[in-house]
Amino acid sequence: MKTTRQRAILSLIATRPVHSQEELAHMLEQQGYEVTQATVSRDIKDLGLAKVPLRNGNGNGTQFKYVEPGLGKGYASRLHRVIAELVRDCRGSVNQIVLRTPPGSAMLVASAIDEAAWPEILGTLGGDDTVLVIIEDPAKLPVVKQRFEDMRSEDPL
Amino acid sequence: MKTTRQRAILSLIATRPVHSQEELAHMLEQQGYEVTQATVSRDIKDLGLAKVPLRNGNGNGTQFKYVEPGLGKGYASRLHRVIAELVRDCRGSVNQIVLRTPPGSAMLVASAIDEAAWPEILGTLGGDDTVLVIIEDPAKLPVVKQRFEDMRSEDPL
DNA sequence: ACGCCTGTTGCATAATTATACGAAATATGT
DNA sequence: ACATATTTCGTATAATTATGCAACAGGCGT
Repeated sequence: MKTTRQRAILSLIATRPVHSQEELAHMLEQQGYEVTQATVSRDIKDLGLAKVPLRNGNGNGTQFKYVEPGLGKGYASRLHRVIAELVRDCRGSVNQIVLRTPPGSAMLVASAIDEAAWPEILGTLGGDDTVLVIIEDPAKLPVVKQRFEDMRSEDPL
Repeated sequence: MKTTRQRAILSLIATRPVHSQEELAHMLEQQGYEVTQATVSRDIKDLGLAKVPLRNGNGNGTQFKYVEPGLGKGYASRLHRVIAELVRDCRGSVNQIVLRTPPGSAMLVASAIDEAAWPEILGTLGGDDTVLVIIEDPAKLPVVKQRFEDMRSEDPL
């Protein structure tokens, strides 16, 4: 069904950077939607998604990603914006990730994470300048941590 | 010069919808900048411009345009962004303005206001979910309050 | 001046994205 | 049910966009 697939697209681009329509088609395939790049192109048009260049920390080889316009700048979600702006450091151990923020903003970051409701995350605790994120399964920690790192480093221009 | 040309690009896309990089190159040519599509592509990357599909009400033949993400609906400054995102309410009396925020983010808002260093503002106090802004002259309060309100009304989320 | 570095650009082409068209599916009316 | 629109989608291809590379330009220290 077109509409459910398009919902899946919105969900995908909100959680990780999607660099091309082919990539998106493959991701959808892994979720059971068999579609071609042509269909993805049409979906993107329907959804009004914007393609924005990424400031990729390293050198050349620019990449892009698709975002929902209307979210300020090119952030894919409110969580993305909050993390890109406020998280200074990100470390993890066993099933815990500790995020450091400027003084006073930890609770804000924690609530943004809660709001996003990632299934791998059991919950968060926000102090003054520290957020503790509890991961359900220690094996999932690297994935979640990587996603945080991505949001931090793949800031739109 | 690259920077002046890029300024011209920003001005062009703000004025009329630009549907392709070739078209943009031609427009620039008419203003005296002789550039190829390749250069335009690089300028667009530098400027972080997003390519968004136009909902062309009528028939098929979709078109696109380039936009400055964040600036159309977006934020002129860090303070703008913070206020748009975090300030839930804004009231004032005599020479004081009270801003209400989500729990835990008041200090963040207060420090953003401090950082902006508006001359009319004597100082701020940030608690948990409340910021107190002290205005120098009660007569200036409506002006400052209006500026907060303006920033608040442009929240894109 | 000379060499060296950094940045900008055009050319040609690779990579990506959009679309015309026909087929299959789905809806709509009779 | 049947015929007729309308929608959706894949294929192939056109259109658009990005980039490797070489050339050139300016800055800077020697």
